[in-house]
Amino acid sequence: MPEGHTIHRLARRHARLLVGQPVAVDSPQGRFDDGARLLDGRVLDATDAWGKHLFHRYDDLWLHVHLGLYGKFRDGTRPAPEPRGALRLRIIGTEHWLELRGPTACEVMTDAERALVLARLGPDPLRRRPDADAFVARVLRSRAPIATLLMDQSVVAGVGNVYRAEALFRQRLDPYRPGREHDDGTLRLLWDDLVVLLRAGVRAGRIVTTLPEDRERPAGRPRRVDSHYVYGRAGLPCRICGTPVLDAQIAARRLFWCPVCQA
DNA sequence: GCAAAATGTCAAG
DNA sequence: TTGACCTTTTGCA
Repeated sequence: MPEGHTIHRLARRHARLLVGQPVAVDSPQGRFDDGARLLDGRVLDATDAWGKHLFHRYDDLWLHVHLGLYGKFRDGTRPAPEPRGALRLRIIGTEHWLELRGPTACEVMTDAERALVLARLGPDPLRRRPDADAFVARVLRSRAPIATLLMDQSVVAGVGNVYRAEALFRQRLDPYRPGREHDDGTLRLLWDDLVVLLRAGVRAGRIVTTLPEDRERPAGRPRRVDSHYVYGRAGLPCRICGTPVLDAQIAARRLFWCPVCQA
């Protein structure tokens, strides 16, 4: 499911499967009929990702997709399966097909419109030259709790609820401490860790934030239950100190943290 | 068979 | 801060 690593992975995959090919585009569900008509028959020139936003470039038009909480892509080798369920978008290339369901955004846009989307986004740890300065400056400008700032896409683009909880734990940061009360050096370490974690997520195709020595079964590939320090572990003992992990509702999202390690 | 939850965002108040 | 929205999966009857 979709934090920044998922989107960057999709951008690369879509490029590999479809770039350079004319594609057939439709919307079996009907909710993207107008957009599909604009793209149908064009050649996919390139793909790109910034934070949780995915873009396909078709000559002078962009396809913009935001998966939101539930959106999902599937792909495969032709022939494409019969459409089933609420299928927003289908793209069929020379050899491969894509299916998109449940996105928050699926729209066709111009260069100018795309620029407006990007203007609202902060630095993305997964871009080629990660911009630590921009991140630090934005955090230091705010009174809001660091846990809130990490979910603000204009502060850092691509971090979601899992990476937020895990990065704060790994850096032993109190989620409620206001952004501006942090040291410059502390924030740089946090940013560097986000770069490491998100890149690992792109490579693995899932979020694994635990060090081998902190897993219940250190050897071998981490099991699902071993992948996180605090996310989804409310009430379970902290992997480091044994204190029960706490959770709280913050702006309609669940935050997980260890009250001792992150005091 | 139905309710709840899920790695997200926006607009209204 | 709350509710609305996109869809599927899971868990409980």
